[in-house]
Amino acid sequence: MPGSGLSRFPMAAAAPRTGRSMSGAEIRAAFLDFYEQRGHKPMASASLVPDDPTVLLTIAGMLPFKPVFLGQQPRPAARATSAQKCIRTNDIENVGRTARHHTFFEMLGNFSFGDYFKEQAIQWAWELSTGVFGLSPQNLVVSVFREDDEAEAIWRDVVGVNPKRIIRMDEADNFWASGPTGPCGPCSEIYYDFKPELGDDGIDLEDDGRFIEFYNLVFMQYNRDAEGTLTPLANRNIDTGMGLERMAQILQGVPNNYETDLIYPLIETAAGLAGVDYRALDDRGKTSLKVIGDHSRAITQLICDGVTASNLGRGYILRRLLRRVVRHGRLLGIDKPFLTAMGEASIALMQAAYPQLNERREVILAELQREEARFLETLERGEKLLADVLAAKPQQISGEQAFELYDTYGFPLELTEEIAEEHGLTVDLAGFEAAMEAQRQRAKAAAVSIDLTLQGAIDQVAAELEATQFRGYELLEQSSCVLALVVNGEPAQRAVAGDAVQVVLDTTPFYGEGGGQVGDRGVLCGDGAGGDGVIVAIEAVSRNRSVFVHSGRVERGSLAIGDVVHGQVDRACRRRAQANHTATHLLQAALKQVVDPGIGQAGSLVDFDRLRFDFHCPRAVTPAELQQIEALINGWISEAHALEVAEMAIDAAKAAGAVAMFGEKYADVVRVVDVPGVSMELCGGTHVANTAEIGLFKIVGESGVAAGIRRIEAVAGAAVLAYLNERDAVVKQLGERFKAQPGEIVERVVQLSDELKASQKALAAAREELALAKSAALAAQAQAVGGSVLLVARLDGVEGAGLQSAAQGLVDQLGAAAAVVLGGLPDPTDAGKVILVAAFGPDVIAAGPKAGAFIGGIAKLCGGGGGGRPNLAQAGGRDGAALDGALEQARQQLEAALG
RNA sequence: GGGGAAUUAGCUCAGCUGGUAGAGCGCUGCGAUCGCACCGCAGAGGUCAGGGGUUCGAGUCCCCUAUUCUCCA
Repeated sequence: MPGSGLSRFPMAAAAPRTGRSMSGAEIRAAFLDFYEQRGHKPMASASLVPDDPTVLLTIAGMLPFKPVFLGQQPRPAARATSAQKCIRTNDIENVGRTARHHTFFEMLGNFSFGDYFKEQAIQWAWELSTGVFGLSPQNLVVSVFREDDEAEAIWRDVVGVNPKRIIRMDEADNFWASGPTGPCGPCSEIYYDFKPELGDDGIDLEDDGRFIEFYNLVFMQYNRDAEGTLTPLANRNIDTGMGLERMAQILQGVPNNYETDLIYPLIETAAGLAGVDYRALDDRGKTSLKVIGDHSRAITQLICDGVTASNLGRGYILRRLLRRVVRHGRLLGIDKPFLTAMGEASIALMQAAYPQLNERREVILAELQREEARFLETLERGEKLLADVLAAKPQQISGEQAFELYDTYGFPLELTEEIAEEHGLTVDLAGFEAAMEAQRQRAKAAAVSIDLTLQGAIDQVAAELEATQFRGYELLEQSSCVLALVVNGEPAQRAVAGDAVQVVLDTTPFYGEGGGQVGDRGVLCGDGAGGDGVIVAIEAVSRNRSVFVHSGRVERGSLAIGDVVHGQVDRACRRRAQANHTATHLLQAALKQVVDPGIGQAGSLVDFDRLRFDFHCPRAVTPAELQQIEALINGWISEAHALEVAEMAIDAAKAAGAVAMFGEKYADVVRVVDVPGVSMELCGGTHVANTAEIGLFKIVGESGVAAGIRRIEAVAGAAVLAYLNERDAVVKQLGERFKAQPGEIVERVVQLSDELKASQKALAAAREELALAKSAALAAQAQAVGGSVLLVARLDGVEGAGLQSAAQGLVDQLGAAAAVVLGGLPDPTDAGKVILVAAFGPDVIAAGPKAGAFIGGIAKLCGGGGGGRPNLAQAGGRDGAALDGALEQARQQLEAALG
């Protein structure tokens, strides 16, 4: 690229670089080894889709441990270490423009849960940085929180860091909190100094040309309450993060994160596809390649973790990232689909650290291809719309127009600008921003807060209780103790007859809604608080964390905390749910066999009387395939397979081939439901003992839920009978109504509807013919008025359309000076509806009268109104008795106007 | 969760401030040709997504629902 200046050359690295030359994989391994040797349990990276429903994506290395830090979950070990994949999109505009912004990145971390604290964490961080990674102390600077004298003393006195290279920072940079209340504490960061020769005085850590922060140590030592008061925590924690890409940049001596071996191969792939040379490009071109490299990693990993492109939530983030890749590809001159190539390169690059990428290869590539094709369609449509705008030869593209293209049709603003520029036009960017802001305001104004008080009481109660022991796999009735009560949304000590109540027990035979299966129904009974016998009807059972909440109504007696009750699950309901649940497993197995082995579950519902299964599939399942699936499942049912349910370690289960669901968090020990030779899934639901118990399986519907997701609805077991009865009743009714045998109904209905259509058509034709015949006769009644020919007549039994064509026909016949007004009752037996039509020839219009206004005035006399074009107009009214008078009035008016 | 838009013939889409539902492609038949393509003529094919409302009259205006596209959080 001519004239691109300095960017052709690598950034001048002024100071001697220190540190070992290491690959990204070596850095990751060295970090984990270092802490494993120091008693940390190595943890696999959690999914990018977090368990925490309040967070869209895993945005930090500590996120999977957040419930542990907040005391909501037991710690997995006293010390842990992990390399966690993360995605952040808040600074997406900076990706590719700065040296180190990413969407996808890996965070190395070591964690202490109430174990070691500040001194140990600081010493290890230093030892790792200088010893393992070989960084020279001359290249390092540390920061501490303004008030954290303790940390400063450790760095200075224990580690021996030059006091001038210890910088105090404010809350904004060096104080961590997960929210307005809860655990929090000061941080300390380690920075790499690219230019130590500039000396130790006047160090400004904000200068990112000189410094790069690579290690952040969080000392969680306080709890902040609602008033903002800090109290020391009993169990102090350590949470740290080291950016893998940043350390790679430092150790590999490259000017930015994108040129490390963690990303650069993707830049080379994209450059190859575009036929360009990265080093020879200008900044804009380089930025595009960096964006493609960065985003390719992100979208590949997101899809791998089960995200599919959509218009909301994380699916939307995926879509946006993916479309940015396509756009930057086009900027570089790539004019054909290339995402699968980027996907393949990303998988190849990262599969050693994330083997799952290879397992999900087909799914990833298919999603990339689908979504890229969809975007190309969007672009094509947008280009067409923009061409229409440009065809009007505007001065400039208005903000509203650009915004409409963007907001309604998804056409990127940059492309609008680019195409406008080709036509020598600009885009009103301020107007665009204003329109965008207005959109945001609308969204904000419409957002309403949901009343969480009811949920709040249960949350509160559940948070204070131990996990409920679930015995429902073996037992359907059991005695247990009442631990908590919520009555009408308020925590209570006691509930009496008539109360809507939520009950928490220490152990329960009731299945709590989860894994798609509905909660059990049944009753709780016992002596009751008054000793007079209590009965509670249980209508739903849900789970709050691991606490089972039984919702129902007190039918009789009263109930208090501490009472012993006997819980009985409704056996019939449970049996039906079990049949439907096992049938769901068989359905998934059959889909894999008949449609595509790669089919993955996207949600399911197991109710008492039906089941619903959503799965990823780009096309509809054909009727033939549905039949095949049904036959296969009913075959398995009649073969009477005994189910084998076992608990085992998750790794063993996966090794055995059990199907796990993405986005689902599994404990270390999982339940495996095995229909030998047919299906094996990880599942916490309840199942039949033998497939024969299902009895029968019937698909009742197949439909699309969202792009790329199909839904099958089916019934199994006893519910099939209810379904058949309902259908049977319909067939019987139809048979009686049409006097036909069931097998002949379709034929009969087709025949009848054909006949109906034919006779309607014949009737319309006959009417038109009649109208024409009548109107031909009317022509003789025309009278000369001045230079015009006037015809006003009544014509009953003709619809509006026929009347219009009759009037028009008469004008054609009588010449350019003709004025024809026809009025009549379309149905001569109904005086409640009148139609009037006026047709004027060109000479009449020139003389003054316009058909539209004229007939409107006449129609008022019949209690109606109307209008139309000057040459032909139609009107209607409700008063048939006034018709003749109105026609007479029309004649007089026209005579006056034309005479 | 909140906006914007689309839904009309088998397909791609027109249809202006309400007034007789259209085009191109495809389909069928006939003509022309030794035959095919092209061409000419004729024809079939629509509960204007569904439901409610306003109006004398709704594809057109309003509300609800469904599906699809799209933006924001």
